[in-house]
Amino acid sequence: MTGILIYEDNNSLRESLVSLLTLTPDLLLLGAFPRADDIIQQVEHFKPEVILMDIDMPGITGIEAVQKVRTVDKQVHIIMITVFDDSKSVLDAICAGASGYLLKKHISDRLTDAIQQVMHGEPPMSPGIARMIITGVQTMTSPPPAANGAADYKLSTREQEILAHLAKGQGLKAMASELSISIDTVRTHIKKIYEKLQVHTQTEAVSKAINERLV
Amino acid sequence: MTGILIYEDNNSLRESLVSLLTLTPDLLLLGAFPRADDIIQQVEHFKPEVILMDIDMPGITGIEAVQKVRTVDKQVHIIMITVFDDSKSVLDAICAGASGYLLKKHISDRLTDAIQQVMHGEPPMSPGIARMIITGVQTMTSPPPAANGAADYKLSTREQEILAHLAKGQGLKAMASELSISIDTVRTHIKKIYEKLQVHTQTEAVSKAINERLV
DNA sequence: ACCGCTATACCACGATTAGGGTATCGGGGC
DNA sequence: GCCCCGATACCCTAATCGTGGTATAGCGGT
Repeated sequence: MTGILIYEDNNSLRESLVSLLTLTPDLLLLGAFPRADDIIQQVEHFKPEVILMDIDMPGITGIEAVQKVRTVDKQVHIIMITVFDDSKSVLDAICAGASGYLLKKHISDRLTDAIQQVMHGEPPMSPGIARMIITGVQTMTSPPPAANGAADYKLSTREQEILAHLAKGQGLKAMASELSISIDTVRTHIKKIYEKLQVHTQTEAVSKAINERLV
Repeated sequence: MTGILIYEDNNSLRESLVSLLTLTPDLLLLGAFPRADDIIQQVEHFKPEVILMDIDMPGITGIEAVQKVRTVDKQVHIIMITVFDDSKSVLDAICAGASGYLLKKHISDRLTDAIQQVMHGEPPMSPGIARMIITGVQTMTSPPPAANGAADYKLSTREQEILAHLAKGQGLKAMASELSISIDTVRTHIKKIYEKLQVHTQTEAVSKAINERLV
């Protein structure tokens, strides 16, 4: 028997899900709630195998609920049941720890299949969702190369080195002894770095250096 | 007609693919190569709609080939055709820009479907691949939260806010006016932040804040 | 040989920061 | 009501940093 919890604020849809699951053999409906605020306690109490989760609910969102659940239970399969088919919602849900993503319009003909699927380790997804995940991953991983194309501050090797030490949080004095040069030399290098990065303090330089991946 | 290029070093498999595609109506086989070293020129010359790509080839790998193609053509659909079903290969391929991922053992019964699918914008995948992508994304995005599990500096809301401004490279003065509080108050907050983070300078604090994702 | 650039080094002044106190006020918990 | 804590604020001193100017040595290119 597969234990199931439902989180869905729309009363009629929730009741439909309840009926559907109650009528299906091998599935055991453990509970159905209109909001997920106490989901951690509920999961710990009912120990479900599968959770059906709406995204838009009063109180905490389904995405946040998924994150919460994952802090206490990494095994339970979570299937999102939602009307949102934009790539941001999908990505957020997957990153939060959802195992599958079903649009409400596909529930009636796919829900029981989806539960079987997820129990066999296969993520159930409405058509189009896989594409969103893939393009999402691709745009997530490709921007870094794209982002540094704009900036090239032409720092000398020594200047990069100094900047790296700065970014580790070292002060001028510590750097000077570590690099075996005078404080004033470090200072001179830093002046040039400031010029090139167009900043005026260590903090700004470090911030820029880390955020633009110069180190 | 859907134009197709094939990259596959195994001669018999490549010939099988050629036969299969030649026999299928609506598909136009443009070329089949045992290695992908000149893929950029070939793609620019043949302008295919779909590329079938092996991963393990002499010369450059299929993954590298995908990256190369994506530098000149973001439209073409690339389906990986490989024996590798480990999550690293799958993730690498997807991140490089692949549109689908078929294991060789599923080719005979799924290839033509897969090509139809990819032309309709739906990524074709062997069973289990979707799961690898999802768990891959999750472990890619969750380690950051997992990494700070060791550290919890219990900064107050205001302190986090101050730290965020610091990390943007703002000096105390700028912060004070922006937050409409006295410089000395900012200073007081910063003292507490230093205590909690165990640092002694702005630069160290910013470095730690960014690297440990406190901002 | 000359020029440009980098790395090195020093000095001095003013601005900023770090570290040490101390104090008021408001909210939450006992 | 009292106490603790977070947020606010001020003072002082010493250390550090930001900025300007100056200078020498080495290296690669013309």
